[in-house]
Amino acid sequence: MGLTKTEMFTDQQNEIALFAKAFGHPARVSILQHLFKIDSCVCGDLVSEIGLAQPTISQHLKELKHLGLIKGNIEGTSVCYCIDKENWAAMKNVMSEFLDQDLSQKQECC
Amino acid sequence: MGLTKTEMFTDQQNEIALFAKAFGHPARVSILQHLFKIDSCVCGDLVSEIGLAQPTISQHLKELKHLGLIKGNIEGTSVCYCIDKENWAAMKNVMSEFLDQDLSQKQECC
DNA sequence: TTTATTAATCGTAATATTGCAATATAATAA
DNA sequence: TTATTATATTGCAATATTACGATTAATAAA
Repeated sequence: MGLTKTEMFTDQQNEIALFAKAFGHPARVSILQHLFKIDSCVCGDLVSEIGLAQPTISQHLKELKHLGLIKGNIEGTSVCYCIDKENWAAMKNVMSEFLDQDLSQKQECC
Repeated sequence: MGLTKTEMFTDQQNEIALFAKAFGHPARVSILQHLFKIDSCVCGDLVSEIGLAQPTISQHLKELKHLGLIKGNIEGTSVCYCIDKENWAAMKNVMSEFLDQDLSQKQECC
């Protein structure tokens, strides 16, 4: 089917999955790392930096923007994309709660 | 195309994406949370707990096992699945390095 | 206005993922 | 041996994702 049955999961579970899905492609990981590294960017830089076609990068950027992890300001003919640090921090809180489950001490069972 | 061009990314970027992809479905998030919660489990419990069909759960478990995040021991006719805590900790290190990029202080650009 | 330049959108092909019915496999019980 | 129980595998349909050429839109420069 390819259709995720979101209604049978909690909002938290769906939110974790949405963020994780965004990081589930190396191009988006690379884009985010690059944005953090130079702390400002235009789409063209990313195209030459990463090696995918311009429409592909644009599509990945759109997804990240839709999730709120990045924001873009138009500067002339180019667009200055950067990390939305506030939303990034909020995302980290959501993901940490999931990733740090192992910190509540329990026995190993098998 | 639907084909990720992994060869143009670093091993680290691909590894982050692989883990993230595993968390990119609420059923797998739910399965992992459940395994942490009861610290032991058989597949049947998960089927009734989550509400997806048995083959679907089995498939999700297979993916998580393949990634090394869980392990399964056969106990009679059932299988005891549980978190592989060592590999979970290793995964967290990989993910944290990515998620904590914002901790290196920089200016907001736009 | 015309001509770059840059990024977004559209359309589409190829591949991946999700979900489940049907079936197979494996271990145990009767 | 023959059920029974529990999980895995197979096969397939439906949907999602990825990638990119072609085009469009918007601004800047000439």
